[in-house]
Amino acid sequence: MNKEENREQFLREDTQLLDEETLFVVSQTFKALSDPTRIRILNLLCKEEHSVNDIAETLNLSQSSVSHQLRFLKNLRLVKFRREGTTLYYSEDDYHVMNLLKQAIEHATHN
Amino acid sequence: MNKEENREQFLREDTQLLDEETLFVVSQTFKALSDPTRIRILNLLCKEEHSVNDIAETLNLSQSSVSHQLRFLKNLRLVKFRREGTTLYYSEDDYHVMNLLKQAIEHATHN
DNA sequence: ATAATATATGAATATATGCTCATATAAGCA
DNA sequence: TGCTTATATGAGCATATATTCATATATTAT
Repeated sequence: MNKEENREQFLREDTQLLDEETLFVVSQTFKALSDPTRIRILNLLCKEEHSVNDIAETLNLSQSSVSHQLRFLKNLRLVKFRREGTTLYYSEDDYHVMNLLKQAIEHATHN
Repeated sequence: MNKEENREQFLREDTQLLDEETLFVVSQTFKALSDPTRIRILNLLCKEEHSVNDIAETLNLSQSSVSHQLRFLKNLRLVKFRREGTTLYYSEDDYHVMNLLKQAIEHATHN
């Protein structure tokens, strides 16, 4: 760590400012949880695994829309899937983020 | 509650689907936390109150941008303010949401 | 190999979002 | 009242986002 970085590090620790990477990770995480469609999908998957078509039918969404959102969630490693023939069963893959969602839902419904 | 609503309620409880209002509140909450600028502002305010200009200078943002974001956060009742002359001191106003943010930051920095 | 089923993907579009610039408002003070 | 300081606000713009439509890919069965 050079002098410049050292000073930046010092300033951050002193002022409690957030570094770029933390900022990016945190904002991405909450962005994933900020869309009603993704919330509905994650709320389904936090109970049990579901196929893409199953999710689409249950939530009245197009197959394409669900697939796009699942790709988004998969890229953030919030969901994973297992294959069974031509069917892909998706399930949650991040206990911590699911916990944030559950807390928010709990808070929203209990008031 | 009429027959139709009763059936919808039953379906929701049965399938654990989320109602429109919950969906709206939860998504709005996470949307507030999904922008880097708002995260930085809230991260400042969760430690102590700050004036608008103070926030702008500390975070290297324009006064206008900070004011716009504070209005957003104030509308969601995530922050409040007190006046002292021409200066407005903003501070956090939602323990629960701040807690969600702290958890996410904690998780992001400890991995 | 062909058909059927399940899912993924890319382009296009409409809407949402965040920032800047200019200006308005509001309080305190000479 | 005018002047200064602090903050708010509206319009405009550039970018991001979510959905749809059409089509591609992948697996299984015949």
